[in-house]
Amino acid sequence: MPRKMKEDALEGSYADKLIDAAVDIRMNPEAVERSYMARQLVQCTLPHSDPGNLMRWSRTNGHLTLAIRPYVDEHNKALYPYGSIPRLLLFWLVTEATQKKSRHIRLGNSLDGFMREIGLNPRTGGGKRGDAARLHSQMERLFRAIITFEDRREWSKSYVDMQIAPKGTLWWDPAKSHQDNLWESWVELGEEFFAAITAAPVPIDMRALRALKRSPLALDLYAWLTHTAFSATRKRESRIIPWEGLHGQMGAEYAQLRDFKIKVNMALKKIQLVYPTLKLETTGAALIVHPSPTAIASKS
DNA sequence: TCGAGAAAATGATGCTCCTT
DNA sequence: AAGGAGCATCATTTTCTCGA
Repeated sequence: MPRKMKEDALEGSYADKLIDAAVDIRMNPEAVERSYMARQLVQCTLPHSDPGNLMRWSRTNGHLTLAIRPYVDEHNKALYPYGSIPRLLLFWLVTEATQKKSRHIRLGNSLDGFMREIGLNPRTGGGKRGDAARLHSQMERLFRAIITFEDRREWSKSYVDMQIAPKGTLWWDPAKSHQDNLWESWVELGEEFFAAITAAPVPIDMRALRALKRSPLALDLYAWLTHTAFSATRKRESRIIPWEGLHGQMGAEYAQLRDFKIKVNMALKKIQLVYPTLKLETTGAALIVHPSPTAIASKS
């Protein structure tokens, strides 16, 4: 095998898994593993990597701003949720809240099972870099962060400050992680957060998430595209999104807009594999989303 | 600005060793 | 002996830098 084409996003061993998922999604569209994401969280997204010791982190999309005040530990260190794990957690939380219609969320019967449900791999070893350790840390970072949605208009500003899960019990005894019933972890979603996420959930396919979970950017884009394509279809007109807007909304850490464009284009190739009906077009100035059949058939 | 590419960070994998 | 935690290492993604 010649080792060329590093620039081709669809080369390499990771591509095999992506293609497996793509084939499954094309061949078995009815086997959709329905999951949901909240509209506000689709329009503004979490950090990709650790923002460090900042007081506040934010992203803006037009008049809508998502700001995060991190959970601060006993050493005054700011702990932000970042990367793909909190995204997977959010997809799962929104799905549970939407389906069970309850603020009280049980995190499955065992740690192993829970990890599998949100799309992680419990057999990924221990250590600092294993999924279990990272999940533990990101759960606390996510649940205890203060999230603010701000809607700023010319003469008004409406806002809601909320903690995702102000109450909860998280069991973390690795020795008992595989035993059912001994793992009684639960969280109670904040009233405002629950209201926000269940008001307008966007349906997505969990299989696609698992295939894209290496890249926070691809996860964000997938959820956003699903929502945008749906809205384009409903209004029967294409949505044109300038790169600048998309950049502020989901990639503000990319210091260079051009870096962002390149990465988005690579991510789009992957997303089109797992979302075959999506109709897109890119130009030098903008990304154009045409009305497309949704990835997920509507329930009703 | 643009392209190339290195560096740093995150994510995945597979092995060893320890506990049970 | 089985299974999981810890570790080393590899792969991919994200961020930064440099020179035209």
